[in-house]
Amino acid sequence: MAAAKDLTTSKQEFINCWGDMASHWGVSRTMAQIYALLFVSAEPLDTEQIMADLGISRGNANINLHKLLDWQIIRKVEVPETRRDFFEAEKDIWKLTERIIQERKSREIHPLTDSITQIQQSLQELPDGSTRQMTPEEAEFAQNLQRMQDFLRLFEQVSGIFLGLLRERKVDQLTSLLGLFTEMSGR
Amino acid sequence: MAAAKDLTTSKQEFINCWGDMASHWGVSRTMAQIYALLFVSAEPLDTEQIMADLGISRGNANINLHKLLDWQIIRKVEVPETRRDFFEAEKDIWKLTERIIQERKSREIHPLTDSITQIQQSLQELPDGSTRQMTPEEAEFAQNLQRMQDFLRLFEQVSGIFLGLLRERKVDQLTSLLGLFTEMSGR
DNA sequence: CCGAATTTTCAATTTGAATTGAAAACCGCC
DNA sequence: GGCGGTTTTCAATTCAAATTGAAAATTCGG
Repeated sequence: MAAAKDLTTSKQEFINCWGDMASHWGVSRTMAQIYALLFVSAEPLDTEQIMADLGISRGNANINLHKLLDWQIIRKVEVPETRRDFFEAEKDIWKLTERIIQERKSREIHPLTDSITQIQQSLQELPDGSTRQMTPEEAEFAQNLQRMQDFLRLFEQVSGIFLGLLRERKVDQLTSLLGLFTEMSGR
Repeated sequence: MAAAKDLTTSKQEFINCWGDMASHWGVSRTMAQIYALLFVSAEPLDTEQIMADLGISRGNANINLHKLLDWQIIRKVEVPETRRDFFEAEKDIWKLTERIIQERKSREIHPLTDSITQIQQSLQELPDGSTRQMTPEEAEFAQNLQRMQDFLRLFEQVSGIFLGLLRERKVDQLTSLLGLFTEMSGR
């Protein structure tokens, strides 16, 4: 909230807009703002600087810097002449995308498929391990669960391919393939 | 919170797991739970039923039912013999996906590109409309913004194609194209 | 037009997540 | 070992968003 002394208005706007968007995607505002701040900064910043620019507490800065490190979308950099930690953002948007997809897959998609698998099992097995009879309604539920699993598996496949292309820097190849897609879907 | 009288444990688990996931994606728990409840129900349910099964208040149920209607992932259905509204979920996961992508695009991606466009303009224009000189650092910032716009535009393109395929029920075509992708990326 | 059934609204409250700030731990260096 | 400088921790607090519940509005059959 507290205004940064030396950030231009444009940068401030960017930081805010990034923060707003984050809250719609279940990411804490501060985490997004720190990323945005580092993204718009030409030089790496230390904790003091970040606290001042964003008007946040030390604890808050520390926690969210760690989350961002965890996600591997910012990194620590050594700065001679000082003992402090400095941070810089991953500015390559393709790498950023890769990291975000990767993290969300392992944090949210995988637990989901795991839970569904477990529910599927408990639907068809008794606690002792023998199979049980489902009611027709349960059977329909089981079928819907399976459809969801199939979908998630396909998503896994798509994102795997996509990540592969990103990782190998085949972005231009990707875009040209998209052209192909466009052809084939007749648009 | 309050236990449903007649929901099986599996269904309860599913509803919870859906609710948990939602909170990681910036969607309210209740909204997701109502969707999940309708998804696992063979028959449409009325507000009373939903309140009872989920242990939530009338106001809460009402608001979230409307959000879901807004997203077009549930619908009202007429039930003879009664004046009440009954609701059923969109159970086709492909349509569900289409709706979610569509909604998130217009609610979150478009506002983001709009904001960035505006920031880009304010970077290069003076309030009176004449162009202004950027510092080298601003120029770099402007370049990064442009990269982000390009990315968002590509995302727009990809999701457009994807939605087109989904809408035309060309899911099998989609999966076979994915096979092609896999070939080409050599995995 | 009335009244029962149903839905909608909204000010007040609750809840859970984010944030603070100060104390504790850490870390290299003299 | 002890002393700045720095990071980490965590109980207490704040804050925004979700939720409640009762009152008001709506809708419809008679």
